[in-house]
Amino acid sequence: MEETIRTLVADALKDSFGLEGIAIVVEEPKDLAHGDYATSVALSVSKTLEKNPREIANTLAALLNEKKGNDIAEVTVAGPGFINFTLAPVYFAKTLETILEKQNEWGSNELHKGKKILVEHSSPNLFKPFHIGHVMNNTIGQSLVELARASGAAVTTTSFPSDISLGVAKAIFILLEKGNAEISIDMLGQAYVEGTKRYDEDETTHMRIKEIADHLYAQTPSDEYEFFQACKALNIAYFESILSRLGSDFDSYIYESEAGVEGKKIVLKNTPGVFTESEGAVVYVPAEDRKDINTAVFINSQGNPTYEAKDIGLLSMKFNRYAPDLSLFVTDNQQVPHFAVVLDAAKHINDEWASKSIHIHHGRMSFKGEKMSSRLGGVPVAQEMMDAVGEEAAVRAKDKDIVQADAIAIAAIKFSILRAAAGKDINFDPETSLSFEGDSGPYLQYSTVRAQSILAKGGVGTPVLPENWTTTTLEKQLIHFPEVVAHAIEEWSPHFLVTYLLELSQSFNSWYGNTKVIDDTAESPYKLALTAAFAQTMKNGLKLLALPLPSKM
RNA sequence: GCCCUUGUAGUUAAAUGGAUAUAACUGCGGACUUCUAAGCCGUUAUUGUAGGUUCGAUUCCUACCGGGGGCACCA
Repeated sequence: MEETIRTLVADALKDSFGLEGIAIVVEEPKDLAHGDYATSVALSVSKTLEKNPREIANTLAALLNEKKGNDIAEVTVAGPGFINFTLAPVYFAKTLETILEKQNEWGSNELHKGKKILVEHSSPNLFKPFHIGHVMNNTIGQSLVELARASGAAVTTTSFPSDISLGVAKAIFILLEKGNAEISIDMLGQAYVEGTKRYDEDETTHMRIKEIADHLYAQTPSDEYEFFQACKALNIAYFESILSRLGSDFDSYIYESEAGVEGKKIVLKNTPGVFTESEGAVVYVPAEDRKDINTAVFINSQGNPTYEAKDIGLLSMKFNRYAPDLSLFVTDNQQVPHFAVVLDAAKHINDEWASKSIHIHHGRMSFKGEKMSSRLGGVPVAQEMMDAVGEEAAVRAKDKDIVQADAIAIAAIKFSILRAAAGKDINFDPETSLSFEGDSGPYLQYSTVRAQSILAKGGVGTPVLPENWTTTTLEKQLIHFPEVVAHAIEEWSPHFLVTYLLELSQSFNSWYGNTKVIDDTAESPYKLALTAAFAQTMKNGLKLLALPLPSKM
């Protein structure tokens, strides 16, 4: 419809003023009372035409009213010269039919059809707990994965676990010393802390830990390397259990240990050239005019690849393995300067590494509320937070179903992350941010479940427009779903979808509160179809946000 | 010091350069007793400050003020 209107306006501009090639902005008015679509084109061309915008709008509207067709009820002029389009009831009925036909395909598009998109997110630090920041990253990442899929692309997901460091060697040292037959995640965490302390205590321990680190880096067959592999497997299993609870998974992993080797090779190959030697290290010095990026060390003076070189290796591995047309990666915005340098260096090695990569960064989650932090002992570990929120959800749940309660808890957490525009810090106050009421994940779920419960009772109805039907706000909003999805994909911003689904739910709940859907009137089938279209749209929208949907609440 | 980023109701957030700045939470008040009350209805703004660009600025530009982050061998 947006396109149809654009074409109509373009033709009208040509016919009445002889204007061609004008960028025509067609948008959804903020206030639906103004119509279903609006264009401000009369305002923007008023200068070129040297005419009053209102006059131009009137001329265009007169012409548009002649050519509007059956789907548009009327074209009017308002304010300083906006041209508003009000759609005909029959158009909404047709849209309901489309929704019910397309089902899960409703809303998806072909923006990236035929392309390969690689998404990297959630990259954990193995041997360290998966904390709330990782949940944030995973939530945004998983939604981007769903959005990429809805754009018609072939999507591959990967994660970049940090599996090796001196810290890991410290933990391995402690665990080997204790000689436990069974190891657990908790023990790994404790060993990490204990090893850090012991490392600085005496020289023998110090040397031994360094030796372990060397063996791990070089993959030397040894007790410690074997043990390290076992610990790594345990960590991955832990990571994957959390992922599955969050409703996410990966096609592959690229480990930091692999990327380091690859990155070092590439950096050395491009030194001198892209990189330069300085004080025994290999560094990248950005061009003079790039004041926004700093010089960075890629290989340190001991000859080991730094984080920067590892990311060069990662880029190389991503593009060699998957040849993506678009490579998205998600990190927190603390790393923005780091990736600015890495990508700037990368474009001199292989231009597409930089041109096809999109860095999506999110803010950090800070804790404000007393309740949750004290409950978690000040450590925002993901699993414990999910458990705590899950308990709260279970208290409210009617049938105390654990699985359903967890779905509600996960939605509450994810919603609080996705509702904000990515890139901004989230002041995470469990008392307010993490809500089960009002603008919240559970609100979206509840609205959907409620609609589905009506459908279970009354069937999906038929989208045949009844006599004298007054178009509702709900119908007016439903038709915009595909545009919102497209917008979210273009901007890689799930929050547009969150805002839309909230408004849609509000309309539904408001309508529901004042209407009886299942009744004896001739309108009942249409009202059921409207309910079904709402439920379908919500279901598709929640899928795009990777929010779970319980069967009842 | 340099660079990046951010500033909207008491609070948490929204708003491709467009019309009366949108919601929720909190507080107060209300309706129904009919398909799920995690619901519905009613009740709050000098968009940090000062300029500029524009027919039109929360949005773009400049300066200042306040948060957050980065700036050579951590990730």
